[in-house]
Amino acid sequence: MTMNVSVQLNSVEQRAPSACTSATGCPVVCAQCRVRLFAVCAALDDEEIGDLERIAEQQSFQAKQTLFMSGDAAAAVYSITAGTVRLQRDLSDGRRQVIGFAIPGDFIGLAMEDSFSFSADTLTDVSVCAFDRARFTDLMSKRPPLMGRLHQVASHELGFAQEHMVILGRRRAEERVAAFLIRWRERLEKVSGRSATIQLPMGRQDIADYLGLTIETVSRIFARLMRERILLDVPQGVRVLDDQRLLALLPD
Amino acid sequence: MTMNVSVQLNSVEQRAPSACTSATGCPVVCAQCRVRLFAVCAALDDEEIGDLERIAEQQSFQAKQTLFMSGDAAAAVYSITAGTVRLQRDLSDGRRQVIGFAIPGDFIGLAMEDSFSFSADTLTDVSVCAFDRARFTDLMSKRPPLMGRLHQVASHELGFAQEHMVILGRRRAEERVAAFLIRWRERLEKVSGRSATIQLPMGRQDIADYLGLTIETVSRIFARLMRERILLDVPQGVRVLDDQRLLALLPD
DNA sequence: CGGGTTATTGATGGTGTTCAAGGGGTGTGG
DNA sequence: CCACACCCCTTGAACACCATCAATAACCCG
Repeated sequence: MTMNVSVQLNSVEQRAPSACTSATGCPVVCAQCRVRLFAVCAALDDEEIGDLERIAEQQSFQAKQTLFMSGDAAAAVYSITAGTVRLQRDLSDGRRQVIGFAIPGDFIGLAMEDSFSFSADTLTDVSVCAFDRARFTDLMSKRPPLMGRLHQVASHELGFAQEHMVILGRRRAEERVAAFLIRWRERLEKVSGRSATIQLPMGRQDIADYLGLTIETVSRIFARLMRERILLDVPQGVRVLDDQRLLALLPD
Repeated sequence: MTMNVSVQLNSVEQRAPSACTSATGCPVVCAQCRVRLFAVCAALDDEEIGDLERIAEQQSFQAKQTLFMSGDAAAAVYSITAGTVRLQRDLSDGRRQVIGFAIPGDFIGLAMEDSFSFSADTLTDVSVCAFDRARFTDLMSKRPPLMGRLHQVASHELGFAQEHMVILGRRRAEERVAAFLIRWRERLEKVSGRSATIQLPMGRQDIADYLGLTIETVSRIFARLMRERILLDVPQGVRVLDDQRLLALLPD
């Protein structure tokens, strides 16, 4: 793991002479944000963006850090600008369900009461826009378009969650892995554009806990897909060799 | 099945002399609606309710009818005022995932694009407030509190969906059934108040498809819970004999 | 090179599925 | 009123998929 506190891929270029070099707490310049066009801030006018900018705080995290734990008071909500965050719920006996992986453009804190019902950990170095929750809620009520946009995002997430229920409830192991790869690739495309190789910042265990399987089952299925020349093992991910057969694994 | 087109438990008492006796298309009087206090209309002021009322249309359905099918153009959204609706996604090979059961106060059409991604069928006789989607969307943008309320509902649904992911992904069969009973009871309480007996308008197959199990497994687990005097079989549902042991089945 | 973590692969086993048969309720028609 | 069909549910037996257990391999930094 690299040890420099790199503010990689951030939405902020230090314009003010008072450069902020700490890992957290930098001011935000939305105009230059790379997720501006598809994050929660999309489709907001300059005035609204200005309001958001004023309560936003740029924060950076290294890989394998914790944004918050289940049960923590929900003091802030987050818009991811770089990296991947794993959201999970833990049962008391050690079982774990990964609720999702948040990537640039994603918003964390939609389904939140006063405290978080899941934990969030970084899989890679991560940059976020953090918003004080009280102020964000306040702004939402004053700025209907922001509310509207957030509702859009929440509705989309709900649909995504429902599709995942089908995967968890009614699909076999191989279908789950195929569905994961296809859906993950679709999401990456929105951030980085189409690519034959699928970056996988999460480990096998994370995929297993996301799909309701064991790490061994996931590993075996990856191995089979590679043996059958559907996938090719590449560093930090997989390359899709045969799109047709990958999609064919997933009846709908 | 009773054959009279009964407008049972509706939010509308016919005040106007022009009584509407058809099964669908009656005007709406929200002031007398029994779900007024917890449905999407909750926490709206009289003016907003008036707006809603104007675009609402009371509709009634008998049991085992279809509100809409997956793929249908999403012409309307619905607020349930009586009865139970089953939401499901069907795979091409016959597998089925029940996404949820909608009861009075619930809103259908949150996670919707231009077409529905799931089907909705009535399990009992059902009454709904139907809203033309275009008009509803329009009203939402004009009435921020309505938008806010809808976002509240969507957020809550998202949290509920995430919890269901844990159930589907990481819980054993008995835990799933226990979780279903506990969560279903909680929801019924908000409508009808606390009761030792849990009404179950859905069949075993529906529960199985909701929990990602087979009907046989669900049946066996119900049988076991009754043999162990945790549940008692009653018509149209179950009675909880031992709350403690039911809750103890569900580690968290 | 060495220690720890993560992934792979094989052997065995269990939970839940599948297949099969029968029970119980309800509505219908003789 | 009973016979019958139909649907849903229940129960038993065999099986399959995936989990578990175990050992080894690959990897990554130290």
